[in-house]
Amino acid sequence: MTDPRDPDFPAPPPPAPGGGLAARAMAARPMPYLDGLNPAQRAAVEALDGPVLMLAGAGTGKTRALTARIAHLLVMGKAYPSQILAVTFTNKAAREMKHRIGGLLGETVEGMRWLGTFHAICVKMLRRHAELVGLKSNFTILDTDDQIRLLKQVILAAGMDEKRWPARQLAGLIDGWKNRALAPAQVRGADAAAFGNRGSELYAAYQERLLTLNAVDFGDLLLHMVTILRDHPDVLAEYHRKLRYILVDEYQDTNVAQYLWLRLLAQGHRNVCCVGDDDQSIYGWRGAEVGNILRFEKDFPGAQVIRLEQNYRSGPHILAAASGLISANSGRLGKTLWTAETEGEKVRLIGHWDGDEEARWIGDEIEALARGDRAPGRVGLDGQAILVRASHQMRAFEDRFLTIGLPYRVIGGPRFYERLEIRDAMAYFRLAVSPADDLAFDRIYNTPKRGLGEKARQTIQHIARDAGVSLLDGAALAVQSGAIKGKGAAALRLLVEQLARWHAAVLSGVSHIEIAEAILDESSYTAMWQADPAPEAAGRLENLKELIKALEGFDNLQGFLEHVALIMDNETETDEAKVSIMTLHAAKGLEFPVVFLPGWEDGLFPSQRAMDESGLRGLEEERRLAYVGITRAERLCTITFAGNRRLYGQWQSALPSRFIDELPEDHVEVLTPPGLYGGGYGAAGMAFGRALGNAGDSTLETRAARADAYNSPGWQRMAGAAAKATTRPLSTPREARGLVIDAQAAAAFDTGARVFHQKFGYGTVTGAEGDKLSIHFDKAGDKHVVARFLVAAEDAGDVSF
DNA sequence: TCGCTCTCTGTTTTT
DNA sequence: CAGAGAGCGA
Repeated sequence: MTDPRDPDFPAPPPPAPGGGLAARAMAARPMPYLDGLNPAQRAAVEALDGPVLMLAGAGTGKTRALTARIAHLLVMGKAYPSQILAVTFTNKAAREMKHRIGGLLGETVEGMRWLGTFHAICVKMLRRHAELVGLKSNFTILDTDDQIRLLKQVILAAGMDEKRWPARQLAGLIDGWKNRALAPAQVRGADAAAFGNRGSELYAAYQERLLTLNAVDFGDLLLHMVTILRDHPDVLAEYHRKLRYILVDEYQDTNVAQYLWLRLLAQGHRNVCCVGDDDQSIYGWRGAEVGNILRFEKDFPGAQVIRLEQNYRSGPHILAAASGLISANSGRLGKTLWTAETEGEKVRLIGHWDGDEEARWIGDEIEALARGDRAPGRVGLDGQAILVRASHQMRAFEDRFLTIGLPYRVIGGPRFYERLEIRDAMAYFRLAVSPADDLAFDRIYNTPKRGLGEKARQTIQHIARDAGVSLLDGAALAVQSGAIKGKGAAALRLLVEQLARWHAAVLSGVSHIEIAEAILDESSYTAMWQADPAPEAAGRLENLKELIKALEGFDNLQGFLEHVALIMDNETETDEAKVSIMTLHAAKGLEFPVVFLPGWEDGLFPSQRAMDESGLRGLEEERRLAYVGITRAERLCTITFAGNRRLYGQWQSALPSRFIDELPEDHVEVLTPPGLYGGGYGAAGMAFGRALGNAGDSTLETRAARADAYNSPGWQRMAGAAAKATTRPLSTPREARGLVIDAQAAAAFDTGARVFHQKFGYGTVTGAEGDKLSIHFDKAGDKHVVARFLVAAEDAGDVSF
């Protein structure tokens, strides 16, 4: 690290502050990036020295200010590119930043080698100091899948039943501890009691295994670096000297480990600029601490706090609706977003009978907007997005859009590098690069099928452990010694030989693309999928081709594997205009002219589970999520809810989200669908009062019902409970009410009665079973329907369906 | 060892 | 309901 030619720190010593170089730089270089900045943005760009907290509301030009600030640092001669540490959470954000700095300066900035995600930067650092935590610098990075497999082994080795003690749960605990920068010995209190009192013991065993494998998981990247910086002042001092300016994006999302890491690095020169928005903190459930941003001023006394409050994205009603909603949260740093825009659409609100109808209506609206038949004017499919709370909500839209032929794209679905075939192929590549990668060997030794089962696996493992060698070497020994016999032995011998050959090829510098192709071909992996008659096999072969194509962007397999371990995004090819469907979480940082926010029902959004597990804190995070959703919209935002939804195969009814009541009325336009609010639908119908426009009279009942929902156990448990309700006393008021309504409703119809159903139309009652009625519908045929969803046919007239 | 059937369990997700 | 994983029979 002291080598002046160190590629990580290529710059000559820093320029004299304020002196000749800076002056010359200023004279010589224009600062076009300052043009058009508003006063707050400009202040944020120019306050280069000392701690700065930039509170940047949604759509206030945060990225612009951040990138301009970096450009300014460079132009002012404050630092060379290599002396700026700029941290983001996602690779996408890092890429965008790099790209935009280049744009501002009119040249590509090559030297910014400390611009990247927390994880990518930590990898780079950790490779330099790996030995300080007992690793070698070529350690491998395990993804979640590897992590789970390893934990399973650890649990098994501890003599625990992996069924009762699922590895996933332990992974969650360990991740949580690592997020909080806790080493096994520091796990205390309730945490220590977790996992049958053996949580920290297993955590320790897992860490042990990781070191033996020369591997780290994602959490370790931060944890190890915090340990190193904390325990080795010389290393820390080096970074203090070299990294003169620190910038952090999305500061509200940092967890404790990231916070400690930053604080250690920043405490030298205190030139740290954190950018964030406490109102957009939506990752508390995975360890983010809003507290980090809330106490910035305490951590860095004398910090300048700069608020970016002018919003350039959304129309005035959208902004006002979002602001009104978020004002229900407590403990905010407080910002007042405003916009120069005066014209714009109100936020639209509409309720639907069920999830299918919601999907149908949104599909129609999207088409209408694409035709130009709606208020803000024509908006193409690319400009429209549906943001859902939970991914299972996507299904209704996909089904609907497939039937009407509306092109859509799901963002954040199964990622390319997480696919089975890609992971298999990657395991082969990993073994070719590092023959001692036991996890990779474990994955592919019998893929494609080589006639090696559990028994062979154990044999290899024992031999390897006894000899103290890798699984691959153990396999070689097993074949030699005849410990594995029969057709499996021949196949295993071949595999061992092949891997040796591929490894030699890697070492001798054969083109990595050739090697990769040879591996997939000679291992018969490709052949395996070619022979597979399953419909998805073709797609998998396509993916493998794409994998090979992706290799072209790299110099060698090592570089590629390194990249993939940290970068799990899939840039989807996009030529055709499509509607985007994604979760609210995935939408953070994006914007669309038109946004649909479906599923605003209590229990779904806000999520019952978030409230059960985290109480008021959980509710507030849900509210921030709602805020993020609304503020994604530029011109039109539509919120919808459904009275009934199918969840795990069962119909559930729900109340409209409490967030709906929190929207300021003046900025909301209620679209009342014909016929839905005739009343008499029980719980769902009652709470639609607000949407009907008769606010006030229903609020008491609505509030009481909400209180039930808030206090009741989790909604999925309730699904089960409702199913068993006939044999068990009713426990929750909500559950009881639903059944009472059903029972009353069922009793209200006699056999032969004419009824009307929102979806199936007119029909005749043919029988009753408990709370359900058998109906012969004139058009839809025979169905079993919960009585509450029916209206007597003669009443249907008033309701104008 | 393979493949079928049964049982269970279902937010949000980046790296 | 639907996907994953375990368990059992061939």
